[in-house]
Amino acid sequence: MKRSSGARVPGTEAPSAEVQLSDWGENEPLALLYFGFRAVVKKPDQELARHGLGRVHHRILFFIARSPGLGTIELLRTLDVSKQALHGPLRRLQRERLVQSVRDPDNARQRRLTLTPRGRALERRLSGYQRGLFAAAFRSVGPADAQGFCAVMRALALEARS
Amino acid sequence: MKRSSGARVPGTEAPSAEVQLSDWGENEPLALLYFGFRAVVKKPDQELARHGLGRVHHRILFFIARSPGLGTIELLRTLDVSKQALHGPLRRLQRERLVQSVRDPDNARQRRLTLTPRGRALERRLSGYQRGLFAAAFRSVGPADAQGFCAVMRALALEARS
DNA sequence: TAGACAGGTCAAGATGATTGACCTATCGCA
DNA sequence: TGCGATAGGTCAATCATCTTGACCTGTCTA
Repeated sequence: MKRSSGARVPGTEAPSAEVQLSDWGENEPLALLYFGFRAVVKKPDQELARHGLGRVHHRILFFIARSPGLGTIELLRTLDVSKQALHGPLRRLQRERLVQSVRDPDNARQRRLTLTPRGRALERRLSGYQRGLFAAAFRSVGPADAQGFCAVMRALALEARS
Repeated sequence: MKRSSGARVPGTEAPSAEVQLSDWGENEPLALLYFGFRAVVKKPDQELARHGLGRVHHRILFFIARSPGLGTIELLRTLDVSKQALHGPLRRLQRERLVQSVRDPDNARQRRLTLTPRGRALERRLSGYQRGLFAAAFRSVGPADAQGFCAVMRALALEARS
């Protein structure tokens, strides 16, 4: 996440250059998705790096926060990662008392993942950056465009399922 | 990019589950961005994996294709990566005759990066998946929503600059 | 009671990013 | 003419992570 000393130009930090955001023709949506996505994950990534964590950790916190009590298998299917790939980050979050895993009393082989107060606070802060960015963007373009954004993203996500 | 044997459920390959795409409240845009982005990079990632390449390689090809003749420094600023992080992937693309680097006759310290015919073909195929996905999504939601999507993404990208 | 299910873990190898240091040319300008 | 900034290229150590693949425990349920 950090720039190298050799890469950073004298100027300041991360100027992100003067990348144009128009006239890409039919490739414009691709470029916009890339730059937009990068903009959204930028602040959380910086914050995570200060804790020595990565984007995966945020995603785990995010989805547990959205559906408290979900199981490990559900989580790894949602994230579309392997059990082994989830194992490390998830164990780490548990060691750092950000995530809690308790047995389901009704189905003892089920593990219910929840956030601890500390985990909730971190997730709130991380996703808060992103919600703030979206809120500002939505304000600046108006509700119709905001609806359009959601419609397109939903269509993209659904289409790839077919 | 591949699923592990231990992770894959008997069913088939990558069911991607039945992740709901609504009722996330104010977090819905975040979830949609995540799922949408993942959907868009999925096919290119699979294709890249067959060549032993990664997403970075596609991005390099993409931006060189959009602005043929751009220099190394411009490229790494556009991608917002360190010189060292760009070095490996870029050198590999050159070794595989997908990218060409020629000296600028007017400014000999400048390198002009261009795609070879093979590089152009690969970039076309990779980005083609994505353009196709967007085209279908735009068709299904209509031009107004498509405009909205672009407006929001542009706003997000611009806002993060401030 | 057998088999499927949820969960957890280990180990090896590959990959890639990161920091940090160094090197060559070349160009612009004082 | 010579110095500093620019553009580019590379090496090396470290660290984190993913991958494949194997193995293990309980717990349900038909």
